Amino acid sequence: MSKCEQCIVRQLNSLKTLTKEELSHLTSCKGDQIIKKGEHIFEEGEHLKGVYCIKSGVCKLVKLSANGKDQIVKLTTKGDLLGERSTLSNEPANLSAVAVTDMEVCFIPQVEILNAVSSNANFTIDMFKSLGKSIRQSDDLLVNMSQKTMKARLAATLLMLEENFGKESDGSLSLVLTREEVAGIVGTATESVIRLLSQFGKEKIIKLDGKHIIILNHDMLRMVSDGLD
Amino acid sequence: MSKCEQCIVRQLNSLKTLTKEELSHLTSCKGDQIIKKGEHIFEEGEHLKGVYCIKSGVCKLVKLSANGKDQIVKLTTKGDLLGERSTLSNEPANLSAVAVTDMEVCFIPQVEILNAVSSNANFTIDMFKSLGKSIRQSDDLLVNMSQKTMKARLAATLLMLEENFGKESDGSLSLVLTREEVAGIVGTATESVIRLLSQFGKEKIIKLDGKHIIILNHDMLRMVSDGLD
DNA sequence: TTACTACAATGATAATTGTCATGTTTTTTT
DNA sequence: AAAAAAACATGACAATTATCATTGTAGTAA
Repeated sequence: MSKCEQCIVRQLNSLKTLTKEELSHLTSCKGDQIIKKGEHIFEEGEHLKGVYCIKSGVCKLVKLSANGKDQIVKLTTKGDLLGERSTLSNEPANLSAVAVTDMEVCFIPQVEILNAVSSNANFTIDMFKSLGKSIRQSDDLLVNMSQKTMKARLAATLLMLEENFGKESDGSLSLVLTREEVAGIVGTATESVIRLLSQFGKEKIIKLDGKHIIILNHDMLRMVSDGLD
Repeated sequence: MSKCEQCIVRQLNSLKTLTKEELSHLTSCKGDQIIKKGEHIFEEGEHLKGVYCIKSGVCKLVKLSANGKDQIVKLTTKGDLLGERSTLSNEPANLSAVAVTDMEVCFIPQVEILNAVSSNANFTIDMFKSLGKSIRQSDDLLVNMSQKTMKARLAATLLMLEENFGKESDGSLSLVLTREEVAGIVGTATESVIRLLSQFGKEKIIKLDGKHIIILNHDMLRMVSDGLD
């Protein structure tokens, strides 16, 4: 069982505000878990008993829409906390969390979070900031999804994937998603994603090598993302 | 200057958790404002100096998208607090707040909110719940906007307007919006809204009387909203 | 009243996107 | 390695939505 005091991941989230004493206590009550690609961490409607701190891997937060398709609302990775909202407001999960790659996570019981809130003002403030960031991101994404064409949304998604998850030495996006998953982010049919990616490929904006995508012309992709093409 | 202790609006938001002492202090430092229809309360990017508690009227929270169109992210009304996120996380406003009708609001300085957070655990918990609700609503809206057709989005919007703002004695939606504003909620062109509303009218799902809209067939509208028509 | 302005409505047309069908390639399983 | 399953790709067509142009209508100011 790894020690929280020595965990660098915590520097990336609100847990960085905890004192040495709080951290050593946390070490004794947290739980480590390995989640395999495709497995659920929790499901929409489930009552969470705490938060999950992601040590490695990528997770998608999805919601089933009325038409039966999965919408990917958010992608989270190393350092992110899952279930903050549910744990702090004591409400059931609104989204399902599914591993996109194999993951290592630490589970932190709700009572520990609530104790930290009541005894550590810095933690509370950081939680406000964290929830605030979620709201801002959701609102921004909402505007993009509402106003942009599918082509612009896809372009924005590709840029986001490179920005948030980086690229390999050959320049290809590190996070490899299926076309169906990309469609789940963009909110369109899988065929439309395939067609638009091919189109970007023909226009030399990206290079397609199987599932690997290399962004060739970032400026052009940004133009497309802003509807200026 | 009205007294917070006697204000029933505060029961509708986190201010309900404040003690008598905190309330009487709040009375002395809050500011009352009248905002005329069309006026801005604050604008995107502005640094807010506190939160606004809506005593009456309706406000739209909008964001200008890359294509130059205004997206209405949220409508708020009596009892809602504006600027919570910015005030708690000390960041600039992400959205502009514009009065849709004449409004009465109370301004509460940031320091009062931060003091309440540090001294009143109930207030903190309620703020977490309030921010949590915002996140949930944004995520739900995102799924709807991403996955639904314009027709379904418009149907959902009409149902939301009746649900959140009620109807007049003749059954028409109490909140009267221009077609352009509705388009700003749905995220489409004004002409598309006009056309779809006419279509709903021909199908006897709604009745159009100038700017007044009466929902005739709620079940059908819900079907349309779920894409089951 | 008249003129002006904002809002609403509709047609015509082009562009976008969804759906269904079909075939290929890649990956996984046996 | 063979078989099965999943993912990718493309064509054809229908449906949806955007855009531009024009006209009508209601409210407001001169």
